[in-house]
Order: sequence, then structure tokens, then C-alpha cells
Amino acid sequence: MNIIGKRWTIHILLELYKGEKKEKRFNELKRKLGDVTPKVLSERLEELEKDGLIEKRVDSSILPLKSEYFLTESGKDFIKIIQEIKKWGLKWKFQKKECEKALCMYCDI
Amino acid sequence: MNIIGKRWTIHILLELYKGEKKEKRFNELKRKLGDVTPKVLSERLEELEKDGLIEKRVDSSILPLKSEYFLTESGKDFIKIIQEIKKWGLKWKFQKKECEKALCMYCDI
DNA sequence: CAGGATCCAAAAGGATACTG
DNA sequence: CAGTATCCTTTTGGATCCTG
Repeated sequence: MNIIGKRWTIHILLELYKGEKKEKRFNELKRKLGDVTPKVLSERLEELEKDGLIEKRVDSSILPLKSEYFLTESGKDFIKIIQEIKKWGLKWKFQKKECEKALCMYCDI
Repeated sequence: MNIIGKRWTIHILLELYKGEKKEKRFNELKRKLGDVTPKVLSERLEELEKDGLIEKRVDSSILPLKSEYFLTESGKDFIKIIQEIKKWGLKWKFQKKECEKALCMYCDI
């Protein structure tokens, strides 16, 4: 519940799940997520790392620093739960036909 | 996320799912949940009702008032998500053998 | 680029007392 | 019994500026 209850967490996980390139940079996430402040983003990333859903890889050999975040196995597995929640929402709350496609163009899950 | 993110919500849903008698009274829930204050419990119940996961039946014919809460179909369906989350937790976080029984004696799911 | 530090506003939750 | 009302503390999140 610490994971799922907090703002931005789900969006971060989904962002790391989307697209071809699975590793995302700090500022890349920041941009994609719209208006997360660096403080909050940094907090969420730390928590997710602590809980083992994501990992961080830092390349400190070159400057400027380059750090990349990516989903772990448990993180990928957690995406399934997010998908279940979405299905529940589609079934009982929002009857949005567009979202029922294999890969929803709106939320990419 | 409004549903799942807030304190006590999950516990309320599980409480309404447990046991033979599926309808639970306000003070019954309050007692079972330990130390929820009536204010918070009342807030959560309202939200859950508004979101359609539970329903309320009031018997105003007799005094003192008697109100009963119970899960709707979508509420019951949501229990499955809670179970998925629990499974995820068991798999990746807490390897608690006792919880893997068909009906866990600790959390009743 | 990847954050950390500081300060502030808002939301959430809890304690307690009271009421139809 | 089933809540409301009031007040207060804690937790979050956001804004903004700064740095190695």
C-alpha cells in the first residue's frame, strides 16, 4: 500500500514499462510525467528502489552524470496488477471502449 | 486510486468480505478495525458507497437506528484485486508460508 | 544532468465531545 | 446506535532555488 497509495508511483512504473527503450533517465521521466517536481520524483524513485520494483544504474565514468532507471522482475510483475485494476475500472466504472484495445493508446497498458 | 490509496479502505472491504454474515453494522466495523475513529470510518464508507463498492441499508423503522453495509458486485470483484496484490507481496516481498493457505488465518483472504 | 535543500500549502488522519 | 462537529497534528506534495 505504501507503493500503490502514493501519487505518481503508478505513472512512474507505467512510464518505465512503455516503449522500446526500457531504461529511462531522471529528466526524461520528469518531462514525460508532466509536472512532477524533482523532489517528489526523487522520493518516489528511492521508495520504488527500496521496495525492489525498480533498479538504478549510474554511469559515473563520464560527466555529466547519467543515471538510468528500469523495472525489475517484481516491478514488471506489478504492472499486471495495474492492468487488473484498469480492467476493473473499465468493467465497473468507466466504460471506455478505446481502452479495451490490446495496447491502449491512452495509457499504453 | 482514490479507493485503494487511502488508509482503512482495504481493511473495510476485507471486513465486509469475511465471515458468514456479510452485512456489518457501523459500530461492528469500528470495533473490528481496532482504532479507526468514527469520523474516518464514516468518510471511507461514504466514499466506498459513492464509488459503488458497497451499499448501505438503513432500518429506520425502529430505534435505535440500525444500518448495515455490504459489498456490491463490483466490491466483491475488487476483492480479487486485493488478493492479487497479496499474492504479489507473498511472491516478492514477504515469504510468509502461513498466508499461502487457501484461506489465510491471518487476513482471511 | 541528477538531484538536494528549504520553505510552504494542502490534505489526511486522529482525539474528543456531542446529538437525533 | 450511528454518526457530526470541532480542533489539532502529521503527512504529503508542490514551488523555488541551488550544486557537484
